[in-house]
This record gives sequence, structure tokens and C-alpha cells, in this order.
Amino acid sequence: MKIDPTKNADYSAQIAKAIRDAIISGQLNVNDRLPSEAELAEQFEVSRPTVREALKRLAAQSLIRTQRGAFGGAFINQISYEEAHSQQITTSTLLLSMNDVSFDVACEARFALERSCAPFAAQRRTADQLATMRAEIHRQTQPGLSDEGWCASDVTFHRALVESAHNVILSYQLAGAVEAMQPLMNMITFTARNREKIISLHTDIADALEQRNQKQIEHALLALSDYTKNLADNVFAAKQKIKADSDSQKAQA
Amino acid sequence: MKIDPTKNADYSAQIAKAIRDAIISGQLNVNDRLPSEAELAEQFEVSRPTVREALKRLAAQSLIRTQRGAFGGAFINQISYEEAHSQQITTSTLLLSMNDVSFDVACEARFALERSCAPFAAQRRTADQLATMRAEIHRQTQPGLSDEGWCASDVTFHRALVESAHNVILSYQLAGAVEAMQPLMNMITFTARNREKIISLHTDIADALEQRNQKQIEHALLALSDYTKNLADNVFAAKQKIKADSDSQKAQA
DNA sequence: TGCGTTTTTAATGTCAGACTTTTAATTGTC
DNA sequence: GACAATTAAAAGTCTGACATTAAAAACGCA
Repeated sequence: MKIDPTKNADYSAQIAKAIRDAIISGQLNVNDRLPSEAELAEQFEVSRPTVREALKRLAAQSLIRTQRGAFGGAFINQISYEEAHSQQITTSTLLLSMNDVSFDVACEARFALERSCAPFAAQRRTADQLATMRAEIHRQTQPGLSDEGWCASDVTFHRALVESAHNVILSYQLAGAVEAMQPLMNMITFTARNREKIISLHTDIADALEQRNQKQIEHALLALSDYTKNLADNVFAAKQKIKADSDSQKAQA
Repeated sequence: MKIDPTKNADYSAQIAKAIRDAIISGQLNVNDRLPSEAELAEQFEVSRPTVREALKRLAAQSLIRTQRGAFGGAFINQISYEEAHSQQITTSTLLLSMNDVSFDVACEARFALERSCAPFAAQRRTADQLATMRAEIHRQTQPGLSDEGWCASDVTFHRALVESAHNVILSYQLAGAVEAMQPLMNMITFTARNREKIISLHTDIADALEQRNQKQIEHALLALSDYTKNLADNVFAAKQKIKADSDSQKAQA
């Protein structure tokens, strides 16, 4: 492996790309050991710090792990669901917070994705998952529950629904939707929402799941989606009103 | 900002985490400039190479971009849909290839996610997107089409369907499903699949989309999903048979 | 004064070489 | 044979230097 000094990128980025491509294409397999940093430096004809920067880039994506000591080195990492989840959540959170996505678009996507679990959840839900959901609903009825507590409970509730589909790929894909979007939505709607209304919708979902009624699960999720969208509309309308009022005050002055 | 020398992680990883947390929590905003490497080194009480390794980790996640020259430095990067897409695809591809997910699970998830686009695609599809899909179907009927060409056309077809939902978040979330899983599925099923059958199913999807018939889109996608699962079952059965035959030959010898 | 050119300067990018720490294999001892 | 001491290989870190880049400032000229 060599790198192209004419390319318009840093050596460390090029080296990282070369190794990443080798991993993705299957030339390097899980738990293979890369050459030592010194050897890589020699191969690529760069210095060790440059190689190290390249390796750190790969480590940041969980593509490799490093181990110190004799017979240590950099090893191709088997990416776990957990790591993939957390990367998904980080990327989704940043994408949403940095690109001012409209609330409707995010809400629509989030519930559409969750609805895709409905047929499998109806078939495969376990008593355990149902119990988790009921327990979270119960927690949500506690009057002393803080906003943070509510939000955490909300996420746990929806995660249990997703898990009840018993499909690891769906769980992974939905991590971004549930665990990144739900907190953002709660942040926007927490002033206006009516906990009792949401609890009743959550109960509908749990009831439908208990009866293994796919259509009803989808229907309840749709109702929750509509309610959430409505809430957001009210929040935005209220903001507009405040702005309009302050504008007219300015005009008077 | 300081780091904890007692923690069980490298300095560079700790520094990267500290900065990443500051970005995610909103303490640092898009296009803010980080202090120079030398200043960061002083703040965190480490050397510049260590800081650089931390920054490379962040650059690998597209959280920052760096610019050389006077008044250059590291800037908080606004993560674009394109970057988020490509990260999604990389992670999904690796997750699938490294964790030998069962074909049925992957296939189920992939089509469930795509079905979640159906209601919006039916409402909002443009003539342009329909034309893309028809064009790809036409390409798929060409007898000389290579397997690579088929696969690329297949991805383009499904991407057009996803895009026709006109929801950027859904598009982003589905990038992993369509663009990572579809090629993998094609690789497994290409020996057994019947192009004519798939083309007819694609035509069903396009027809349903043209008529803005949500139920029919979902139905056609389900049919495609079932056919794909069936194909995979046949491929695995054939492999089993070959194995059994060779075993019985060995037993004879 | 205004515009184009040159110089300066503040950054990142790279390098060389040394030292520290960790860890596993090896060797030695009882 | 089991346990302890030694050794060696590798990552992690540091110092200090030089190269490269790009924007700002200074300069010269009309």
C-alpha cells in the first residue's frame, strides 16, 4: 500500500482512507492485526505521528481498536450493535440540531419509522417488554416526575416497543429515530403538552400490543404523531403571538 | 476545560470526548473556531501531537473541519445530509458484514423501513421520480446488463422511491437500509434470481406509485420482500445440498 | 486616494528522535 | 510444575524543529 502525494488531502487522511477501504472491501478481516505503527510509517513512507493520526481517525469510527504492550497493536474491530447505535444517535442528533429540520418533517419520519415495527411487534412482543411499557406508563402517572424523568421514561417506553419487534437491524436503525428525535421533540413540546393525554395514548399502544393487534398499534402511533404535531403547531403559534405583541409594542413606542 | 488523568482512557480520547460533548450540548456552535492546537495543548496540559490526535478523531466524524494558514484552525462543522448519509452507509455495511446477521432479519428490516415511505410517496411523488423509476426498469430489461449494472440500477430505483416521500430525515435513515443492504442482498441472491420476476414486481411498484395508491405500494413491496426471502432460502438450501453431497462422498471414501 | 503586489504572521501539517508505560512471552528459580 | 523476575515489543507521550498555507497588513505606485 502506498499513498499518492499529489492528491489534495493530508497524508493522514489518505492513509486512513486506504486502510478503511481495505477493511470495507474485506481485504482485512475482523481481528486481523495491522502492522505496527513503525512498520506502517515505513510502508507509507511517512513519519510515525502521521500514521498515528490516521489510526486515530479509524479508532474514532470504531473500525480499529489498539492494544498496548508486546504483541499489541491495532486490530480490526468487530463493530458491535452498541457502538453502531451510539454512532447513529450522535450523527442523528447533530444532523437535526444543526440543520434546523422542520418539526413536522422530523415528527413524520420518526413515527413512520416506529410504525414499521408494528407488524413484528404485534407478532413477537414478549410479556417482559409489555411489562416494561406498563411500568413506564405507571411512572408517567406519578405527579412528582420531573421533565427529565418524563423524557427518559418516554424514551424507555418507545425503545421497549421497538425491541418487541425482535429485529436487531430495525432496533439499530430506529435508535436514531427514537433516542435522538424523541428528546428533541420533548424539549420543544414540554411547555404545552398534556401528560394525561399522552399517557392515555401510551396506554392505547400498550393495549393494542397486548392484544397483538397490528392495525390498532399503527392507529395509536398515528394518533400520538398527530397529537405531537399539533402540540408543536401550538407552541410555534404562541411564539409568533409573543413576537407579534412585542412588535406592536415597539411600533407604539 | 481540563481532563482527568486518572481515567482509564488515553488523553487524546478524553480530549476528543470533552470537545465532542461541548459540541453536542450546544456550548460550541456551528462555525465557531476552536482555540489553536497550541492553545488547546496548554489548556489541557498535554503536548500538541496529543491534541492533534484528538482533533483527527473529531475530523473523522465530520464534527470539525480544519483550515491551514493564518486565522485558520479547527471549526465546528455543520454536518451535511451527504456526510451523514455516507457515515450511515459505512456503519450499516460494516455492521452487516461483520455480525453475520441472518438474511431474513436483514430483509425484513429493509423492506419494513422502505414500506414506511409508502404513504408519503403516494401523496408526494413527482413525475420526475416516477420517470427515474421507469427508466431504471427499462434499463433492467436490457439483456446485456451486467450484475454490477443491475445492482446499481436496483439501488437507484429504490432510492427514487424513498426520495419520492420528500422527507429528508426518512431519506437519511433509509440510506443505510437501501444502499447498504440492497447490494449485500444482490450478492447473495444473484445466482438464483429471476430478473423478469423482479422487473414485474418493480413495475407493480411504479404503477402503484403512479396511481398514488398507498396500499398497493405496500403490497408490492411486501411481494418483493417475500420473493427475495424465498430466493435466499433456495440459495441456502442449494448450499446445504452441496455440502451434504460432499459429506456423503467423504463417508464413502 | 485607491489598487495591486509583496511581506509578514499565525496557523496547520509533517518530521525526527527520545522517553514512558503497558503487556505478554520468556527465562529463571524454587 | 508453579511462581517470580526479566525482557522485548508496541502503543502513548513529549520536545523541538521545519514546511506549507492563507489571510492580513504593509508597501509602492499611479
